[in-house]
Amino acid sequence: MSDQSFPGGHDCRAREIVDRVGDKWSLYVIATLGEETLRFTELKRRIDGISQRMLTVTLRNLERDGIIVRTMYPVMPPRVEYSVTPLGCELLGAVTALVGWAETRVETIEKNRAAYDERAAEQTEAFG
Amino acid sequence: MSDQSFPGGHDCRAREIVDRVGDKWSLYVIATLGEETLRFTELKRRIDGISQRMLTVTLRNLERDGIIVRTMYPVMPPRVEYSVTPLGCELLGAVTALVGWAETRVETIEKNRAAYDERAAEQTEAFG
DNA sequence: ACTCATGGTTACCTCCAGGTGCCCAAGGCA
DNA sequence: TGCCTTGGGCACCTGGAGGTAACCATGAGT
Repeated sequence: MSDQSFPGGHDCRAREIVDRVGDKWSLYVIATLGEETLRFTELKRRIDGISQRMLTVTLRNLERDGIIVRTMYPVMPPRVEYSVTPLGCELLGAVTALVGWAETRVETIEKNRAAYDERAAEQTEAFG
Repeated sequence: MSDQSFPGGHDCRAREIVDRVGDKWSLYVIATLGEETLRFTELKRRIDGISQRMLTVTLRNLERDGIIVRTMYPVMPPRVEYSVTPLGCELLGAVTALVGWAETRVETIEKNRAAYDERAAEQTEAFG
């Protein structure tokens, strides 16, 4: 798998970026930090539903990729700030385009799903 | 969660599209069908490593969303053709932009990861 | 002495995406 | 009679993503 070529001559390593963006919380973290630099607790407060652990894990992964940067001030209590790097800002831009398209089509897709489910139910009813 | 607003006023339902694209095989299926209409077995042959079940599952989901279309010919042995819809073509376009960006940055990200891991190893060595 | 806040870490558990393998219909063909 | 084909369905299993909760150091406030 690791050297599988993407159809059209694309590199499958690019899938890693889609995976990173596609996990449960990265998109929220990137988008939230894209607006302003924030501390850990404030970030947690803004992203409704995220657990402390998942925020830590997500931040670590994004930091490892160089998408966000972590700044620690050696004071007590600890003060840690997170912000997007230029690389992360680029990613945010690319993702925003995808999300923007998705928003314009989300209703179409939901109608498609409903229609599909209805057809499936009819099939089951007729032959089930 | 279902009514969580996306930072910046975005709708979290858009996450569903990212999830669809972010799963393991959808991207390959869309990209492969984006090149030409294909039958089930030929599609399976082109996407290296996919299992029969996962191809079926992925195709069903994409069909349900209206991203691909399934055409069945009632002959024996069965003949079924899959192709992308205009909606799927749009999605492919949006995703291609993201993948394109990812490809130009994949080496940067890998260097970032290596540097991060090295720093982490030094920390462990010094204090572990 | 006790409590609170920050920014975590760790152990533990659950759930499901994804993988494997067997079964199926129906006709052709030897 | 038995085996090949296509396009699946179904049962079962595992690994890992993600959730829960407890613990931690340190200093400041009272």
